[in-house]
Amino acid sequence: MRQSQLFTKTRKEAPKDEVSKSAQLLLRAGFVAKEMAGVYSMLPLGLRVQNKIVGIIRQAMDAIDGQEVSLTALQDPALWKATDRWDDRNVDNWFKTKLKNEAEAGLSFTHEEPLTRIMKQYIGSYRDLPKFVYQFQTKFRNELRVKSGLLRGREFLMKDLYSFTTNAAELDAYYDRAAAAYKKIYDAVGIGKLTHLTFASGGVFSKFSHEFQTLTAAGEDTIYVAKDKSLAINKEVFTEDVLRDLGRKKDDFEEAKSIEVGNIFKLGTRYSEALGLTYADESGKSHPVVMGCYGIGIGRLLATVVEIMADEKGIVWPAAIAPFDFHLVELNPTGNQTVKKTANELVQQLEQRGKEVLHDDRVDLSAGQKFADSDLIGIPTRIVVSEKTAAAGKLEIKDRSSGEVRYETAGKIG
RNA sequence: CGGGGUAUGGCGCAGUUGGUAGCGCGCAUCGUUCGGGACGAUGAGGCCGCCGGUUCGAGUCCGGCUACCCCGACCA
Repeated sequence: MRQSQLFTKTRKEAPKDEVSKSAQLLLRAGFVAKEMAGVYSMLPLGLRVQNKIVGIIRQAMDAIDGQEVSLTALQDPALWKATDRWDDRNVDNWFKTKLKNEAEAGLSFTHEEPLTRIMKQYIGSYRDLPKFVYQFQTKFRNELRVKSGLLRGREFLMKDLYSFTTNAAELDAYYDRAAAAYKKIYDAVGIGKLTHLTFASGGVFSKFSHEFQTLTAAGEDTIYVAKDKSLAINKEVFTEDVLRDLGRKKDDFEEAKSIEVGNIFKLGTRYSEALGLTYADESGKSHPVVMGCYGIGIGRLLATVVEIMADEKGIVWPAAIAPFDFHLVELNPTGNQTVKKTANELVQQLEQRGKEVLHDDRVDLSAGQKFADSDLIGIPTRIVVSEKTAAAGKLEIKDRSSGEVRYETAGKIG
């Protein structure tokens, strides 16, 4: 893509009402636009990153037998009344609205109920189980207070997977598979080393749920991480009882701030019983389906990566989710034809090999501005083509993360 | 929802005892520059968050509202 055609631009200063580092950088670099508090639109660069993250997660969910769907955002109150989750006293973050005929409707904040109702049409026997269903869908949560830019918003894209199994053992086995898949996702997006599987409060069905917590001072959660890194415990359940259960001592842990980038939860039969999702076993006897849910907030994950990887010059994207593979910076104020030709041919050559290139072909900009933009946008590899490189017969390659510079002939790139 | 703060051009900000709204960045045109956010000249761009009040006169004083940010509470 030619940068001269990109409708977004960078800016030197962040809007003053944005304090979060990740949001400031994403706004300055033109990845997102703020619609209102806690609500952000994805612009071309941001959407590219989001799509890469979605791709990584989709692959991981498919690998654990997930089947992708897309459920609706508009929700039927009757369904939620059946599980006692419509009343504001029980769920206080609904966005509720009215249809023209005065009937109520809600904007989905999660999808256990609608999916469970759908599954009732298809699950009747143990032979139909297990099943695993996921989606990427916008969630709406009417938070009392949003904060930290994209880290805690009112509208956000979420991957949520729901497991439908016959019994607790089958759920446990899948739960572990999901946890392993999540681990791979965080590794792939570059925050694996900082992300800890964390014991958190559970429900009636299981004592704990598990969160994936990424260590950073920008986090709003407090967790206790074992000094040997073997496990972590959310502050909300860091009690003597729990420590005894886990066979640990308080001294083994250190307190840390973190961002919750994922949550897996054993639902048990809470929703299947309330909504009548049952299956017949081999003897024909009926049982409620045992469920689990597994969520990842895409925008929050994206912002977390920015928060952690950025340096003083701007964003530093891990290769797997960068908006482009290469940022080709053409320094060509005089319109030198050899330089132009070299740049255009290089783009062609890289794209033919399946690489994505942002070609900064803008004229009338100083080298300094182009470099500053490149650093801010944070594409992993910067290639400079200029009269200088043309004269040397080599291209200048700079790694955004390490700052290392090397010189290569065109054929050796990519 | 409790507490604190902010609101002036696209962005960042100044605006004194109330007296015709200013600076930097960005933008447009021209010229000079040309490898780390260059320089000069000229120019465009404002319901000063909204509503009401005081006053001859309000960006400025008073009242109300809204939005945004921060802290706290909340976050199956």
